[in-house]
Amino acid sequence: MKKSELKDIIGVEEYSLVICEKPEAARKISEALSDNKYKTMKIFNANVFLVTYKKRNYVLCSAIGHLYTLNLIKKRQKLPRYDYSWVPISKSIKSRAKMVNARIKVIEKLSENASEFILACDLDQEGETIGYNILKYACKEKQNVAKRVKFSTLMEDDIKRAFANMDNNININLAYAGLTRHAIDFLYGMNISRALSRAFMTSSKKYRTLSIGRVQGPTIAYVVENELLRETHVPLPFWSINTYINSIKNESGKWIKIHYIEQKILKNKNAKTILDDCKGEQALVEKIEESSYKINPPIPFNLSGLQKEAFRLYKLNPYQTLSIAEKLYLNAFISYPRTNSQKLPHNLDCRRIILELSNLSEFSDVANKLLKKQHVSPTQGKESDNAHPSIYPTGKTIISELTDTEKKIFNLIVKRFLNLFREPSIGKKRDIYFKIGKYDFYTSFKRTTDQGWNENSSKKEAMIDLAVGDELKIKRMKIVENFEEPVSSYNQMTLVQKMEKEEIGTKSTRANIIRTIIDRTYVNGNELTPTELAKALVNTLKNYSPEILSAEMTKRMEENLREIENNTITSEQVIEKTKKDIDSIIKSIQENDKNIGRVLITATDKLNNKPVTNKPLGKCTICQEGNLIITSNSKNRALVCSRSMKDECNMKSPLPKFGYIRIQKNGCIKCSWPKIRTSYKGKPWNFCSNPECKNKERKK
DNA sequence: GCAAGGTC
Repeated sequence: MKKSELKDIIGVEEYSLVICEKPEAARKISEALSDNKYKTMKIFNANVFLVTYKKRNYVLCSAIGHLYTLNLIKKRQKLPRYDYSWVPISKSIKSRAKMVNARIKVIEKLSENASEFILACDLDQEGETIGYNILKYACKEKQNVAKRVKFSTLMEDDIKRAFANMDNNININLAYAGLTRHAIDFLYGMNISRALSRAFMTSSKKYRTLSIGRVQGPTIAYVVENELLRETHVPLPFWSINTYINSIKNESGKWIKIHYIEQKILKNKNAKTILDDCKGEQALVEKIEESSYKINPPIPFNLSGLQKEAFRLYKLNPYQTLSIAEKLYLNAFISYPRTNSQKLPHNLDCRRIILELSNLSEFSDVANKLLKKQHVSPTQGKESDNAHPSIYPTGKTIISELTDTEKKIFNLIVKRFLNLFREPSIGKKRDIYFKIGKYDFYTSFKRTTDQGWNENSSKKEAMIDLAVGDELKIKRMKIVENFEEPVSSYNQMTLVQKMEKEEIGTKSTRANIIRTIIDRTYVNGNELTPTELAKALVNTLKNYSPEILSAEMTKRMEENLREIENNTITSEQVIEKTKKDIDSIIKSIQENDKNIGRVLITATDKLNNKPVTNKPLGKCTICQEGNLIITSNSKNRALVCSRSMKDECNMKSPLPKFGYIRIQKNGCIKCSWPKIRTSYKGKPWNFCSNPECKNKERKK
């Protein structure tokens, strides 16, 4: 294409080039600036928009997320490798090549004639980075002259305000922070993943992709740690008192269940005493408290809110929900779904959307009721997001093209949206306190008086009419034995929530990263239990690169990035430090590659077999009767004799936090406590479990 | 090949 041809297509001599992060944003900005009177042009199969706003010409083009990625420069063998550069994504991902190349070519062409450059990507670190790379590579070094428009929703007012008050520069330090984040993840991920794969290869002569990274690491570790808790769970017993009394005085009315104030009684003896003491007694009504309660409507969906609800109601995993939400967004049913925000834009025309939604038969009643209100105002949540508002329906209601599952998600979003404007659910509560002998019991009743938004609010439950001083017959009282349950395995939803809580990954990547670790056979599909490979990997990395298994790495990195953003440290300084860390990790992995390889291969051999069940560690070498078991909490673990629970044996010993534990056949020759065999930094290590034993060489 | 982060 020649310059003159491009000029013909665009039709104006002078223009500012506006660079957006995604096609939808370019269109929305064009609409907002031009009162919908913009011109659409197709260049290399990509949409470009021309608008005239306040007598200036703007040509709007868009990326499709990142157009550039990091790449190793040459094929070389030796690790570590630090020779990276930014290249068009097409070079590393073939399937996206055409689309990305087309976008880059369009921007290159348009930048040749542009008199001004304006960055309009999302208002966050990645947005600034995406824009920086486009300005630097596609626009040929315009990152220092480009201007920046800042808006946090794609509403007309916000966009116009942003164009009236644009910054004279992009936030270059924020872009540097973003570039550094990419570099750190790339260098850590590539080098350590490769080092592990090679260690595997030295022992097996077969290639196997082993991966690890700043987010994968802790995520795998959470699954492994959780499983360790489950495997070493000791189901301690506890007791509760199951009590029913008559519901009316001196008559044979319905039975009601009442609760002893202690839900869990830790000693059977105590439960028995209570039962004995209560024999022959009556339940005396001691106190009645009445109160009313209010349940406010729910808050707007952000992505994780939607994922949680879709999982709860339909067992859709977060990845499925995100995929469906993306499709709904691309077909204009809903707003942008990859958002943290729980707030609707303040100037959203909610009434119009409600009116459109009233066309849906399922929601017409609720919508029509809302439309009768004088004004509608939604609830708002706490979370916010600079780049996007919460998820809401756009008002498009032609749902015949949607599959059943897509309809479910769409309906969930519509229902939530409408509920935001409805009245709270109100009810009454009555708490009744009893004395049986000297023991305290209670029960409570709820009754909804105005269900408001909450159609599922508890149906009218009978409020038992009792008065203080009433005495009621005990109909049944017995002791029930229960056992402490182990923690649950993660599923895809709870693992996403764990990642969210620990602040690793992002709304757009968490569900994907879980898929990656499933693909790598680190964790099993539905109930996310770790495979032997994951356990071996985590144990290995604990020795050689513990930081990559911990969310602390992300925290420290983000502190560094903030410093880059504030210009108190340079990107180069941070990357130099990263390289030093990687140097020593790679060195120690290489020095122990045979050991590491052997451990990983042994683990992969077990992948197709049934996982080894918690086999007994052997008889206690002190009392010769109990079994040795490992107990643990989230911080420590210990070797104990099963009889120590009943104080019949005093074998209790702290264990090293990590590593596979084996017990030697014979006890210590000095003190006869069990001897433990484990490995420390890849080397076998034997020691006596007795903390007091003089014949020991314990390590910290 | 390997990461994590955007987006179609």
